[in-house]
Amino acid sequence: MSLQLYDTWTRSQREFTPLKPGEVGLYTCGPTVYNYAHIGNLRTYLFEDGLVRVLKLNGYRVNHVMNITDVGHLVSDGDDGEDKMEAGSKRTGQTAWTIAALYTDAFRADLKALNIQEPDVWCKATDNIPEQISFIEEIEKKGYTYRTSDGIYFDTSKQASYGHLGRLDIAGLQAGSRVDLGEKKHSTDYALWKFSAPEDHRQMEWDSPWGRGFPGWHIECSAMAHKYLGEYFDIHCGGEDHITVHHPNEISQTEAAYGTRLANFWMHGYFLITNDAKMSKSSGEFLRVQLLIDKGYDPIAYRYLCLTGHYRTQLSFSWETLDAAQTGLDRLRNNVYSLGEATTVDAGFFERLMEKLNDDLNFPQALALAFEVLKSGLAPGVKKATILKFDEAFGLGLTSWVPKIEDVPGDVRALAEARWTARNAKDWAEADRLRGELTARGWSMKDGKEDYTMTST
RNA sequence: GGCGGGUUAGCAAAGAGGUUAUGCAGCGGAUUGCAAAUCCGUCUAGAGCGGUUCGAUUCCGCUACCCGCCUCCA
Repeated sequence: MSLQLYDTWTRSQREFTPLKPGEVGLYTCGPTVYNYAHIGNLRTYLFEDGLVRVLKLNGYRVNHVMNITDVGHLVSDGDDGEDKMEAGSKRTGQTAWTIAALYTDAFRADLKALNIQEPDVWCKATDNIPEQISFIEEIEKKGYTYRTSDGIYFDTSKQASYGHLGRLDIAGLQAGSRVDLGEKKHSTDYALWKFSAPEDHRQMEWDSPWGRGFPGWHIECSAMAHKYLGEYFDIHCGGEDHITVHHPNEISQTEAAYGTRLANFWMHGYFLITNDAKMSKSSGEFLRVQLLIDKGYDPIAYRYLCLTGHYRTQLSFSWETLDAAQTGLDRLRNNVYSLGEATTVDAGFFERLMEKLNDDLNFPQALALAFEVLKSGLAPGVKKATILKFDEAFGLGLTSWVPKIEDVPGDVRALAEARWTARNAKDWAEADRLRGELTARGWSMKDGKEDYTMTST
């Protein structure tokens, strides 16, 4: 079965064919590095990682570009309000540049913890200011811009196709707009370049043909995608929230400058939901990978949890669902580990796996298939090789996983030895008494045939 | 106000017009001195009303409720 992907542009699943044979250009919207990422943010990167893995299993070379937004986005609505980077700087007392570096590192650590493969190209907005300026000049040349007292704006009314990705009803948007237009001509118009307020000295600002200031929120993606992937490439990804604003704006910029809709496929990951509400950094507390670790979870359990839901459906998160995922993952790991030496991949199961994955990345069914493999009558070595092959898509790190060997303190070891001796002498009363002592010290002893294992609880 | 999505068993979550989803939890059994782990088996489903159909949880319509986006946001 050939690879089928859901394209938000056509609102349908269709066959994926790369523009250049054997090669896929992929752009994924990256983080704004003004704070830590929460696990909801990371769900989207997990989805994109799954996509990359499936593309590779289909034999494609993937050129994956991800941006780091380290400037320019605004805290509030309506093209005004405080810059996030500058706000983060005020909050922590460090420079905007330091903040960006700090949270970029934190983001990469999160990716690593979740076994997400890094993109081939990282690009920072602040490293590509000239590219953004010339992109705006190109748009200006084509006559899509106008100037207000605070910046250069894109006139969306000059583009008949504006908003197609989001199926935007422009008239409806105008009527229901919750934001003051200010000097904007239409509610969907957006800033390409913002002027620094003369009295407010910014840490991040640059000279431009229009005046000193900083780029608008959407231009960096158009400019950097153009720089690294060209005028038209294969797939552009992001979160579902980008369907109605950010991505239509990216498209409008590139369409104005180069006459293409930027990417052949537009794919969107759906939100992680907590307590029936969206996670949000701006609503105060949020869940970080580090919190999962602090609570004793393996971050990979979160990856496993995300595999159990389809990327185009919102996923519920609670500690209970994470518990279930952690247990499921632990059993899968132990089960696979105990199969011994991997031999050959079962072709039938692998073919079925690819059918699931190529059906718009159906990881839930792929995971269910893995359990079918384990229950099948295949030889242990074949089962193991097959599951490890599956894991190239899952990314659960099953190949390298080994049971944790716990560091057992000497006195606990002595108790365990004493109990083992008593047990072998069939002195059940003494054995049970010693088990009780071990339990009291937070250790559990599992009897095997030839040996025992210790785990702390 | 506009646009879009959803409602599946205790929890989470898939596919399929008729045949076991799956995982976690529960229950029964095997095994174990007792445990743990493991294995086998198994009960809880598809919001309500109507339509199409030999047959619908699956297609269509209506109602109710929930959610997302329209505002920085994954």
